[in-house]
Amino acid sequence: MAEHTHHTNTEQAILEAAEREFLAKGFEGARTTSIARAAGVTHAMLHYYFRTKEKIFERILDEKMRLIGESVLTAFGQPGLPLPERLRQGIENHFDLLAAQADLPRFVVTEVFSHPERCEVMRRRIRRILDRLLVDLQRELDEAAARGEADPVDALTLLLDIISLNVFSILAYPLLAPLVGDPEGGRDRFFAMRKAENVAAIRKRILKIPER
Amino acid sequence: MAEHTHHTNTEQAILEAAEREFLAKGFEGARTTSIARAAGVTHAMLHYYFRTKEKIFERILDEKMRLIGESVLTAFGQPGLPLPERLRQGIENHFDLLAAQADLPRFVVTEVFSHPERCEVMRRRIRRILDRLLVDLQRELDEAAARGEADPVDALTLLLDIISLNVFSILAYPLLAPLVGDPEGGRDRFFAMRKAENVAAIRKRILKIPER
DNA sequence: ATTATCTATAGATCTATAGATAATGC
DNA sequence: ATTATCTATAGATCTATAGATAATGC
Repeated sequence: MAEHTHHTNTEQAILEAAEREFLAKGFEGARTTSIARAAGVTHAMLHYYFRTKEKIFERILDEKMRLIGESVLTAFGQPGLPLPERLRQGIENHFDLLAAQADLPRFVVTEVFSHPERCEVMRRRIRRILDRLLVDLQRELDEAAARGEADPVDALTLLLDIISLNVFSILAYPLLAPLVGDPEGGRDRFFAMRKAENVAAIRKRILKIPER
Repeated sequence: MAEHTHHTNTEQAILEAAEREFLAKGFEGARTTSIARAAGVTHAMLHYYFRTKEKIFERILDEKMRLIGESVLTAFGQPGLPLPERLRQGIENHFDLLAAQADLPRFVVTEVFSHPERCEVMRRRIRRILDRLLVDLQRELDEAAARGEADPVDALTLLLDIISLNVFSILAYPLLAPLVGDPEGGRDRFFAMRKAENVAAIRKRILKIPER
C-alpha cells in the first residue's frame, strides 16, 4: 500500500476543478467533461479515480458540509469572554468565514435543503458540534439573565437568528448590491454594513427590557 | 385574433406541470419529457406552444419573481396602523405568504442569485415596489423616533432583517426540523415558533435604549 | 384555412467503459 | 506487475423539429 506519487497531482487537479464546477453549476448543471477539461486531464481519468460523477460530487459536498459546521463552531467557540463580546466576535467571525467563500451558502441551500437524504447527512455532521455549542451558550445566557444583565433567551433560537441574518446577507448580495446603491467595488462596504447591523440586531435581541 | 379555445387546456396543463418540475428540480434538472408526461400531453406540444425549454422556464420564473415582490408589498402595505402593530402584521403576513409556497425561496435562491442577468430582471421587478414601500416605512420610523418611541433605524436595513429572518426560517426548515426536536407533524409548530421569534427580534430591534 | 395534435427521428450531449499503451516501483 | 493515461465508442438521454393527420372556426 505504497503512496502513489501521481495520485496527488491528477486526483487533486480533478477535485479542484470539480469543486469549481459543482459550486458554480450545481450537480445537475455540472459536466464531467468540463471538469476534465478544466483539470487538464482526459475525461476517462475522472472515472478511473472516482468511478462516477456522483462520487466526485459526494467528496465535494462532504467537504463543504464539514466547512459549514466548522465555521459555526470556530466562530462561536471562543472561551471566556463576557457575553456581549462573545456574541459580537461570534457573529463577525461567522460572517467573515462565510464571506470568504461566498458561494458556499447558495451551494448548500441548493444541493442540501431540497434533498432529504443529504439533509440527513448534514444533520449528522453538525449535531454534535451544535449540541456542544448550545449547552455552553445556554449556560452563559442563563447566567447573564440571572445577573439581570440580559433577557432570558433560548440559545438555539438566538443562534438561528444569527445564522439567518448572516447567511441571507451573503446569499442575497448579488441581488441586493445595486439596490442598496453600491455603484462599484462596494462588496466590502455592503458586507461591513450588514455585519454591523447583524451584531446590532442580536445585541438588542438579548437586551433586558427595563421596567417603566 | 380570436381566442383559441383549446389553448387554455393544454397550455395551462403544460405550465402547471412545468411549474412543479422546475420548482422541484431547477432549470438544469428539469426534463421537458417529464413535464410533457406530467401534463398528459405529447412532448412535441411543449415546443408547439412555447418553442423552447428556456421560454417555458422564463414564464414560470417571471411569475415567481412577481410573487416574491408582491408578497413583500402585500405583507407590509397595510395602511394606518401604529408602527409596532404594522411591523408585527407585516412580518407575520410575509412569513405566511412564504410558508404557503415553501419551495419558492429556495427556487429563487437557486435560479436567480447565481445568474446575474436574472438578478437584473428581478431587480427591475421589485425596485418600484421597494422604493414606494421604503419611503412610507422610513417616514413612520422617523416619526416614531421623533416621538421618542423608537430608536432611529434605516427602513431598508430593517426590511432586510425581516426578510432574512423569515426567508431563512422557511429555507432551512427541512434541515432544522429534526434538530429542533420536532418528531412528527411539527411543521406548523416550527413555523409558529420562528414567526413569533422573528416578530420579537424585530420589535426589540427598534426599541429605544433607555438612558442609564 | 387555421389551429392542434401525433409519430418518428435528427442531432447534440453526457456519463461510463473497454481495451491498448505508457510510466512506475519492486 | 501495478498504476496511470489515452483513444475510441457504447448506450442512454434530452431538446428540438419535420411532416402527416385530426379538429376547429369561418
